[in-house]
Amino acid sequence: MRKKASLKDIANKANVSIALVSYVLNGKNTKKINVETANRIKEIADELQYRPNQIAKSLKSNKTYTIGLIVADISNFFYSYIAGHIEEEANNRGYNVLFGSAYEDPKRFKKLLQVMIDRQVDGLILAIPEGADDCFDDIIDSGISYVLIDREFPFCGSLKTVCLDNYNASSLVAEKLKSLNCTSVAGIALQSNLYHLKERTRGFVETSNLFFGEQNVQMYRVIEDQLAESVSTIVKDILAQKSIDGLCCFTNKIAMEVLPQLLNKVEIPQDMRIVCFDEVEAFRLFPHKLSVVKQPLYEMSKKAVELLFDDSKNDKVVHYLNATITDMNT
Amino acid sequence: MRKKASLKDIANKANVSIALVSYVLNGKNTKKINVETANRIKEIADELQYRPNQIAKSLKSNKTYTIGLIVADISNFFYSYIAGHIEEEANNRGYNVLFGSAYEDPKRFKKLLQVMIDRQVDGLILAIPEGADDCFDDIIDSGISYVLIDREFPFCGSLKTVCLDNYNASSLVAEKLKSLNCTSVAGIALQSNLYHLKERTRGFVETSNLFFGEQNVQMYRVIEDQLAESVSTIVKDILAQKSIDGLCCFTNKIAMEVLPQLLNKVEIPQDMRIVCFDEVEAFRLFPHKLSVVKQPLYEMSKKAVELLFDDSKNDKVVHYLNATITDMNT
DNA sequence: CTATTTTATTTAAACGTTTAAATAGCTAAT
DNA sequence: ATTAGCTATTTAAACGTTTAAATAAAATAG
Repeated sequence: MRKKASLKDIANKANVSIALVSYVLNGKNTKKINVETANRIKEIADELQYRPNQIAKSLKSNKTYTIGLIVADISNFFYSYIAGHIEEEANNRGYNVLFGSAYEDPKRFKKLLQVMIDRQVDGLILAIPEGADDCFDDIIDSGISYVLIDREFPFCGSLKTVCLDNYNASSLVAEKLKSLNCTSVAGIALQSNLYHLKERTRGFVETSNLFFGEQNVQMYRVIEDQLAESVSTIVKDILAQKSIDGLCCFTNKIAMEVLPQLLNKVEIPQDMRIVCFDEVEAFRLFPHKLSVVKQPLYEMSKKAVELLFDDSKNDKVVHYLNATITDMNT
Repeated sequence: MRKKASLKDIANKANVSIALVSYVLNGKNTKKINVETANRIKEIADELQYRPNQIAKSLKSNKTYTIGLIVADISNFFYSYIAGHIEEEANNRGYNVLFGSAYEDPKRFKKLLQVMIDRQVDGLILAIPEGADDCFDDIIDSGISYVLIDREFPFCGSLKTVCLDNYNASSLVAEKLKSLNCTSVAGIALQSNLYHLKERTRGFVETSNLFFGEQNVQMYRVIEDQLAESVSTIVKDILAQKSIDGLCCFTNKIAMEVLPQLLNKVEIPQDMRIVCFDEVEAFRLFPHKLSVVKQPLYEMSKKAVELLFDDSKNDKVVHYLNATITDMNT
């Protein structure tokens, strides 16, 4: 382990001032600096394997070249995919990612947020869990620019956001089920106050009502921390009804509970058509045809970083992305 | 947005020196400081909502309270789960995680590593992709302590590592297949020079040879960037052989290709028993019984952080964890 | 031959902390 | 009355940069 060389070390060895070394290595004042001196300094810097101290730079410049990313739950494929792409996009711009997963816990989210603010990240990309929407004052107060991802909070003033057009996506689901000749449909969604999830169900219900008639549209809600049990009850209920021939799972977590429970209980796709939100690789193991609502995750990640670096004064943009529905396991 | 208050601001307002403010807010020299002055300073600090500048602190202390985590591929459930837990463990110790995903690209890995070293992370946790094992000089040179996770590199001197006992895990697989009354087994593994993967196949082959006889043990290799095609060929070959009644998929990625291709082609588990490495949620959607090799991911993450903070001079420990095999979809 | 400009380099302050050492104003001991 | 010993606080240097401003030396102009 070698001691890190500083500008001072180089300056000493080259018998010049620290400032001159700084100028040379940063390529500033170049026309004024003696070429030979410059070369000598560069050589010595190489020799000592100089690498600038980023912390000192940050202190001076007030820039950390770090962006903070807090996702709602990294163990969810959705977010791990996004995290990877945001990291990549950020890297491409010379930024690094300080990372946190809130696991849907608003307290944990707020703690993470405070840490990132304290760390003086240059920007924040946030997927905010339910119950943490009182964080905006802190963020705004910090002066750090930020972009919301996946989840929008219109009642907090439609802040810079990149997310799916959930209403529209769900309308597509209803259309899809209609086109598959369903006559009676059901949806299983999370009991949640998150706006984007509400929009999802609203889009489904409103559009389905048009297509199938209100009496042929049912929404079920499950409580997150009793997923398995509530899904079990719901699935039984749905199957008992016989008439339901179209089913939408509104999150991938729900699908992961629902799908196994449908196995061998109903003929898919003959007697029941299934659509699930969030294409996940896992669905490939499901032995029946199903349709998935595919979110453009790469675009979403890319756009989030773009918006973050976009300095236009317009900090109240919601950027909606469109879902596509594709068939799997055909 | 309020300007961040510094010690100086507090000192000015309280008419004391910066040093005194620092002492008070850090609770140092407490017995020597006038209680009233201290209280006044604390009040003013509160009022100005003082938060220490971590960057300045880092510059002084040479500590960033950041650990760098580079995983081989964040979109793999295995690593996203680990990433979450490492982040949590680190947070518990007052550390934050600077995050990177190398996507199995050694160049990208090395770039990320350099960035983290430049950022002066206090520690590194690394899952190193194939072809990047020439990174150790740089790391050692940097003097940053580090822990390898998931993948061991014994030919680089058995550095601090937390990983599965892969040989043993694979022996268990062979045992499992034996106990399920298989008579002829096959394994599908990645064509790779990574030691842990080699150990995996070695354990399987050696133990299977004992149980089933060499002529009843076959290993197939797939090339990572032609996964789908090569798996397709292999699966056809295996099915054509008729005799093979036990199959092991040596990574979850392989399983995700193999399993769909087996659907409806063979009676599972009657005619073919399947064991897959890395329990992933996805397997729940597979409509047949199968066994999975479960890695203790939480323990692994926790242990990695522990080892990182463990200052014992022993930097050549390989900490092996044991796999368990469980049945799914019974 | 002084004055001005140009070239090359240095000085010094600043970013926000920490902390050893110095100091100043007391009180108590000799 | 001097010294020593407290108590409470300040000074100043340091961490490694950046950069405006100062300076010194050399070159050019008048």
